[in-house]
Amino acid sequence: MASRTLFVTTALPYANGPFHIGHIMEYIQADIWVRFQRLQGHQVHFVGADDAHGAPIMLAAEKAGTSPEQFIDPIQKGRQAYLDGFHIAYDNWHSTHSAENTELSQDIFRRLKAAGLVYSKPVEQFFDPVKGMFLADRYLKGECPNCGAKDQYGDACENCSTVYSATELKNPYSTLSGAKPVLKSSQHFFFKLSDPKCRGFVRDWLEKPGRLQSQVVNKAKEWLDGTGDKALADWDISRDPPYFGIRVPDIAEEKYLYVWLDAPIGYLASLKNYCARKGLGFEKTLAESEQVHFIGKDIIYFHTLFWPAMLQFAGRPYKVPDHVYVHGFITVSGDKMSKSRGTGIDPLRYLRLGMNPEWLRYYIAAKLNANVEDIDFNPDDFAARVNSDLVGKYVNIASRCAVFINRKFGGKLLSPGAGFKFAAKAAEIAALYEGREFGKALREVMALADVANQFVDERKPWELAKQAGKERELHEVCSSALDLFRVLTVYLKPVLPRLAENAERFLNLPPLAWADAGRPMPEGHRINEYRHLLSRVEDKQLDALLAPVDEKPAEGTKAVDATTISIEDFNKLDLRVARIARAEAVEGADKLLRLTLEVGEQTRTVFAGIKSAYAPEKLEGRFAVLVANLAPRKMKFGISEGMVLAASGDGPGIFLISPDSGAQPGMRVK
RNA sequence: CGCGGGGUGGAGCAGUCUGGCAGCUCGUCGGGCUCAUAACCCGAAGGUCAGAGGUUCAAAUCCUCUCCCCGCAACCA
Repeated sequence: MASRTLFVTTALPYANGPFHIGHIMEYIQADIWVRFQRLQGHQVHFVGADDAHGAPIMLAAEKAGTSPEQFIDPIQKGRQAYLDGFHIAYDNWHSTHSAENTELSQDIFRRLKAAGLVYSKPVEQFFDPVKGMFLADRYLKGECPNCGAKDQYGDACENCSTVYSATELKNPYSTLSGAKPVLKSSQHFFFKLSDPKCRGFVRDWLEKPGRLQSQVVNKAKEWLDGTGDKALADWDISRDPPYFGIRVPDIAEEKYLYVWLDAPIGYLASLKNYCARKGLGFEKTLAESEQVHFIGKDIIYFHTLFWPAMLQFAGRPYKVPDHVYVHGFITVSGDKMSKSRGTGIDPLRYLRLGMNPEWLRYYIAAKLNANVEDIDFNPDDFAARVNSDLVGKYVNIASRCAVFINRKFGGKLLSPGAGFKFAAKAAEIAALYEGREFGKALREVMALADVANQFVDERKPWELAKQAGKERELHEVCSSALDLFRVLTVYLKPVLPRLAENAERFLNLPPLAWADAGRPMPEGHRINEYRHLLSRVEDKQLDALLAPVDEKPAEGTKAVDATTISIEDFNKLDLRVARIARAEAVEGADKLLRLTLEVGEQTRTVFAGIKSAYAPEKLEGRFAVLVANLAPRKMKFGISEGMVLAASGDGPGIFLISPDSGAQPGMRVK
């Protein structure tokens, strides 16, 4: 195969929080593919970057009492620990908030404008007079125009499912300030995706055989061919200040490029930054490379419609993506992982627990295929898979043979004589890796490992070792098996780079490439002492990994996710002294007590999960601390109107917080 | 009928395009081995392939309908 040059990216993570397991899955997928290409002798430029712009980061920074730049800084600094930890070998990690990205984004904007594909028109939108900013739908709530349900978002009603536009909401308010928004007009720039030449191009681009997965083509065409209110509209690519982003060039007025315009350009910015560091020409590198993007299914829209169109009509040196490879999401024990609920697997916790990153690489690879399908992380399956495949099958081959070679033959091998055709599988397995069918590739590899173990079992080296005159046969069997182990190491190397390195050291070989599959170790080759190559997954590690997230950050570890809150955050809590007027067991509830609380003049009903620690009659008359402004929660047994503060630790026991004597019901706690 | 993906032994999956004995790994049960990290090898049990109807000599596979799960549904990073 002729040598290829590839430019490979992964989706840019939004810089408002640390990586979660979903990010890591994508990076592992891309990294395996990249490592495979390199083992083939191809050249790969593999880059990533943080997506730093947009209103959410601006607002999060403001909330944290800091600037957007300062807000994203620790988050970006935290990235390397994840990448190193999981052996994800980017050539470069950059940011959309960079000189390169500003230059490239403004250049592309100018070129699109010159091509007649950018125009401006006034847009009427809700404006928050307190915040002094225009409000995206997600920051608007109000009453449903259809059923009158309160606190509905600006796009659709959760109660009656009516779809409407934000301007139809009754009594709208800004979720940022609570203020009543006013309609205000502003001039926006639009990218003319509806232009026939644009649509025609995108269609051709989509339909090129082998470029995209068929499911992705279907989905994209659905958008492209939409009619009526589903019709593909032009794309609003500018935002008014205040905004954290890149200025719209060549106009006096302060306007910014929409974050989704500059985000994918961050791929190119990262490449440009990398080229500068390496002394490579950016335009030349771009021109000679196949451009491949790995993304999740949530962002197909941007990567298959806007992105290729932008690049095409910006013209040289920009070029359209050769492939956009889409993967599904990862669930944990069947639950969708959620940033907000804090479920899922924290990758750093995984590493802190001393769990081997290659276990996860292997497990994810074993589950991945070329389709846009979700995969599930199942802890039992994880342990079974890793322990059985890697320890029981693959590593075991080396482990059970090395001892004879080292003890009886001074570490020297015979040339393998068993006549296995493991190397003949190289092309088939390579095709599977190339097509991102990692699960199938690994099944093939493990089938070979089974063959190797069966071979050892049949020839019984442990018996040969006891029989005089069988030394040569023993030597040959073990040499053959170790050579099979070597071939398997080549096949597993994209997934298990560190383990492969250790295996190479054991076998006393220079770094193996794919072509080495067919080059057996020569007669007389001396291997090193065998040491454990991989330990087993332990149940207690998985238990610790999946335990509820309540651990305090250990002393000295930096909390990447900025858990510090401001005094304003604290002041949002309305904590009140309350007198427990009545406490009673709840019929049918194992853990709950129904508390009737006196808070000044009013009374509240609160369900508290403290039945295990307190007898109801002992509580009556006691004082407690109530979170008075917690949203009421509908529970199976009624509505709970607040929360009572209590302390608890790792062990059993729940301890109500009580004010010192003298406090009166209704007093504010602060 | 909004769109896309999915439903196959206890778990995770392949097989569906191109119809031809329902397969793999783990788990369970029985046996073997003792070189190897309770690893390895051999064997067995376990599935009306979500449901209904149709086409066919033959259906997990093709067609129609139904049920269930997941995701998407621009102006949301």
